[in-house]
Amino acid sequence: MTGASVEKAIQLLKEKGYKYTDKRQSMIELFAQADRYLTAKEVQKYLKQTYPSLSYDTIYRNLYSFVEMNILEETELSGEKMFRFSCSLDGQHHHHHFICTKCGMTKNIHMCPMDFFKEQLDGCEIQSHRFEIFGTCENCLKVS
Amino acid sequence: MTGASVEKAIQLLKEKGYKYTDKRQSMIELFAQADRYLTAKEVQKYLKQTYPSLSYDTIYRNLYSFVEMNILEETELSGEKMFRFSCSLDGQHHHHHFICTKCGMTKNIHMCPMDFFKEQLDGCEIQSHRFEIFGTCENCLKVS
DNA sequence: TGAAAATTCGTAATGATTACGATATAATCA
DNA sequence: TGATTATATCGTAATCATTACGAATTTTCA
Repeated sequence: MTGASVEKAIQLLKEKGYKYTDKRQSMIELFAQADRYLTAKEVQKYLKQTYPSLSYDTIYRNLYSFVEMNILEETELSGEKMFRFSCSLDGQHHHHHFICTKCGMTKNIHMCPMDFFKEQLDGCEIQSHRFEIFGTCENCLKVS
Repeated sequence: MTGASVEKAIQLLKEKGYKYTDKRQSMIELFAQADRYLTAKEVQKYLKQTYPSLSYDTIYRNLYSFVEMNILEETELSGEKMFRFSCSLDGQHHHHHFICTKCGMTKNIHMCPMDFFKEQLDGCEIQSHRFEIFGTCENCLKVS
């Protein structure tokens, strides 16, 4: 994830009138560096080193704010919400992910299935779609 | 959902050595009749009329057993697990769903995006995929 | 610097899911 | 049918992610 993406995220934050706090800065940097899906728990684990008293209230509030302003994208895996740096900040166009269930690493899928069958859903109002492939990535396959 | 599907589910149950209890029967019938995604809570709401003391332990244990033996399929929506009668019991081939976020109704999507890009994931071991479209169905659009 | 608004902390509440010992039930077979 | 055994269920408590909220703190900007 490029430094430019971090800049763009911070810019978004300020544009929308959010305050630029040290916790938010650290969270953005963490996600930019990790470049994979993280749980709220992982976020707090990483950041409690710097901020021993970091509250879950702060973490969740900021995670959801970030999703709102398109800095993060969200998914759900076995009952847990997970977040990753939004690919769109990196200038990438809409796409989907292969997600490694061991380490959270993602690969881009260069195709959106929605293009193929909107006509199958006449009469319904489409709100969103979810397309994800789960498995084990090369690295984790080597290790196990 | 056809009566034949219920028969097939019961057959599966017995084949795999599970006991055929009145709670399991009721759960299977409920899902066959509902023909849409239900939460554990909805299951207990419907069945507590017949079994006032039905335990969540029983509900979850059976839901997961049913998924295991392919009687139900599972998804997750805003932090809640949801289950529906497996389409494969109805003799349908692999497909995906449009899911109404208001009532849980589903429509089949006649196309599996997995066919298109397995080659994009050389080196990874694919375990599963999730492809779902969320929105509001015709009926719920009328009501709102 | 000072005031206003937003943010964070500390902690408790919520709600879905899981766990477990005691009891009940279904399946099997003599 | 009755006894036996493994499985299922009940009742209830524990767990865990997420949410909530009043008090204290921090950022922003004039």
